Amino acid sequence: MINVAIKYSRQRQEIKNFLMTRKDHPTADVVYMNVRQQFPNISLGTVYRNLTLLADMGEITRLRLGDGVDHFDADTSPHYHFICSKCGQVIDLKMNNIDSIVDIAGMDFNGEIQGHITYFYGICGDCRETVTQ
Amino acid sequence: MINVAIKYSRQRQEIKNFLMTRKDHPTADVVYMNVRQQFPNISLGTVYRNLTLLADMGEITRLRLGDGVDHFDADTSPHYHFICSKCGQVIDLKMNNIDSIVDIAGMDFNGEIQGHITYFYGICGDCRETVTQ
DNA sequence: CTAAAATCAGTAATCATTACTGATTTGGGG
DNA sequence: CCCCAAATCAGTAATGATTACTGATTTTAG
Repeated sequence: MINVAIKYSRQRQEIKNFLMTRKDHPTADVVYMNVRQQFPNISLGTVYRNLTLLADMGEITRLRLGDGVDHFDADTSPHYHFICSKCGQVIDLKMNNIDSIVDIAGMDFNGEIQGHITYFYGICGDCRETVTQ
Repeated sequence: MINVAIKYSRQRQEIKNFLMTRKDHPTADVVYMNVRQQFPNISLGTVYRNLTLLADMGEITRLRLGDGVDHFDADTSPHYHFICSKCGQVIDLKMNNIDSIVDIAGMDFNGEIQGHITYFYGICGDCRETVTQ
């Protein structure tokens, strides 16, 4: 029997639990800081390894928003993100899917387009207030 | 007089010239390899510094496609890119702009959306042929 | 032609992430 | 309930892209 056992360690549980409590798409380092409150001896390598594992299993999503650090999201439903150019915070956008652009993109292309990555940037509400005042 | 002189060194000239001859969005390392044929003593740091300078001046575009390396494009006109999940090559897509999605994204958002980044992924024509055979 | 400022080559430092290693934990079978 | 092979861990070293520093060289306005 081919048994690719996945042993769900307490550390991995806690990492996923923590991610599920957050809507701000933390980085590996933020996850590490917080999970350490439950597991003081957890290693940053363990955090990275489990984030990668969870992402590969499809239980979380890895976000690459071009700011040099990976962000992670426990909400795996398809949705879009906004990243503030000033403070760097990542916010969910409430908008419908635009998968149709994949068809548009594929019209004059000889390869196979499987999907698209889209994110938006600008100044978030908090930072705009600060600037105005 | 406030004179923020920009001295256009031969190295910077050559880096931009090289980029203009290429349509495949090279990485800093590829630029380095090639420019070294004209300037054998050029330093990788010089390549990085000038690529960043040129991008800041708007003469080239820096592409962050989530593959862990920055790509550079001398074509600064707005257009979209496809990155092959198999071989990693980056290809220009011939499609119209979809800036209208910025309006859609901003409809239920209290910040200021200034733009969007979109790229497509899948299997390029070359790799698809290889698989089929 | 001169000199201040920009730029360079070379190298060291940074930073996020991944890989390695020997010890510990997990969970299915007995 | 216990055993043990496999998975996972903590700790640490390595990697790889990019940036920062430094003293020498190049550029260009005057």
